[in-house]
Amino acid sequence: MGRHSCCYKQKLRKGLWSPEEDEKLMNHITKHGHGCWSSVPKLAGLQRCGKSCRLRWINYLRPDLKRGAFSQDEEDLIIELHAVLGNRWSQIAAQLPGRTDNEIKNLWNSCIKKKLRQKGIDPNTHKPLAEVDRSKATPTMSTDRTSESSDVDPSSGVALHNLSHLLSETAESSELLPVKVTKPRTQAPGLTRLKVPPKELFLDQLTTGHENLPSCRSSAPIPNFPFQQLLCYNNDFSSMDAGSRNSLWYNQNESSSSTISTVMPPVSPSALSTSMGLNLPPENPRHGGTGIGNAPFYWDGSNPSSSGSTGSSGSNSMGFEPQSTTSILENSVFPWTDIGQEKDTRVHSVEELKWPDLLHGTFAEATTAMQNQSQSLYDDVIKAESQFNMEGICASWFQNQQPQQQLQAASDIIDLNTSSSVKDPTVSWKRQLWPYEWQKKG
DNA sequence: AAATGTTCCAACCGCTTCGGT
DNA sequence: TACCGAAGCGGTTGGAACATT
Repeated sequence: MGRHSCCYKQKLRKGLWSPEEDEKLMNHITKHGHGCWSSVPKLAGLQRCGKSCRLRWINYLRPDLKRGAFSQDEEDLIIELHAVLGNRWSQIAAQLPGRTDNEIKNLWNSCIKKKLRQKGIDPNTHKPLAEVDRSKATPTMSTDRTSESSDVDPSSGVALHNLSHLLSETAESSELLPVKVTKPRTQAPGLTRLKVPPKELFLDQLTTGHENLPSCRSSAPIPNFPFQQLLCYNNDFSSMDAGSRNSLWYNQNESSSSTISTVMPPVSPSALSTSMGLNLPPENPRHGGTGIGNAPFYWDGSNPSSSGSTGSSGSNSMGFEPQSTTSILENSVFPWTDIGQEKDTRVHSVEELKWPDLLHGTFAEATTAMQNQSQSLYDDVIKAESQFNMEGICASWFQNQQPQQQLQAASDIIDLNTSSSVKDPTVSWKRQLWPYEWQKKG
């Protein structure tokens, strides 16, 4: 292999994207979809290779991206997911709606790794550093791809247990393991360079039909992560209030109140990998064997069968019977009943809300109190920046899309066993309410 | 104020996987 | 089943922004 074939062509631009390029790409994809990425640059009038266009779209221009600093909940979730998934950034990103794998990878490498080390935790193995040092002194056979592999240690169950202990301990007595508080930049990244999209662009996209909305495999809604209370970093998990516990979990699908989860019994690592579509061979020393079984797992199958929106059987792919809805609710398993909305309004600062957030909050949830709140918060922004009324268009489109969205969400979950990415190319745009440009350079 | 060091992130590169033929 | 092109993924890097001296 080598360079992508299109990159051999001369006169292809590299490096940072200009606003003009972004606009061209955005306009093109909004109107025509991306189709074959290799043909996008030509059709859009860009001197870029298709691969570059794809990356730009996925990591930057995609309307459903959430920008701004990661919340603590998001960081916690990333750590938990990394403990299970290792450096499978795309799979981790799939559990954090609006975040890209690249973004998460960067966060991990630049920030989270450091924090974990400062807490005495090895970010690669999620074990205490002392323990890792000891094991290095007495090396064992390993089939890790690299010595610096960040993949999960084979004994991740033990590791998680230890990490859980450490984290809960340090949370209470941080002076024992002082954590240097990294100075935040004067403004959150992504905020300093915000540029309001040109009105022409909005108008153009507003008046463009969405029947040809582009697809993006990696941005397709991913089935909700099948674990609820996946890894209990706090030993005393039950002491957490429902809000904080569930705050890590929020629904990707706006219509999720109809989605019923299933609490699953502890399972084996092999079952885990199978169900998650991780393609982890049971003998894989990084994931299989003795590890995860040591940790208490509870499943949130996000089983569409009980949602009423599909006609599938009452048990999930693992053959477990779902708990009753009542018991689940009583156990506060649902993160997205009310908590999600509360969280949204709490977590998002005004500055952090982007067009997609704004539109979701303003138009998509038309009957909620949150809508009123968001509306009042961002009315000024809308009026000042766009100077025209988007509400009707977006609302009507959302109404058109929502039923499909629900069904798709359900079928996506069914597909959980088969793949980490959803193949239906139409899915992603069902979630995308607004073509926009969120240009950081400005 | 300038020089230097550090951090962060967008984008690139190369490999793997997927899907069509 | 093999081949090939496209897409996806994760590691790495260049450089802008920021912090420190």
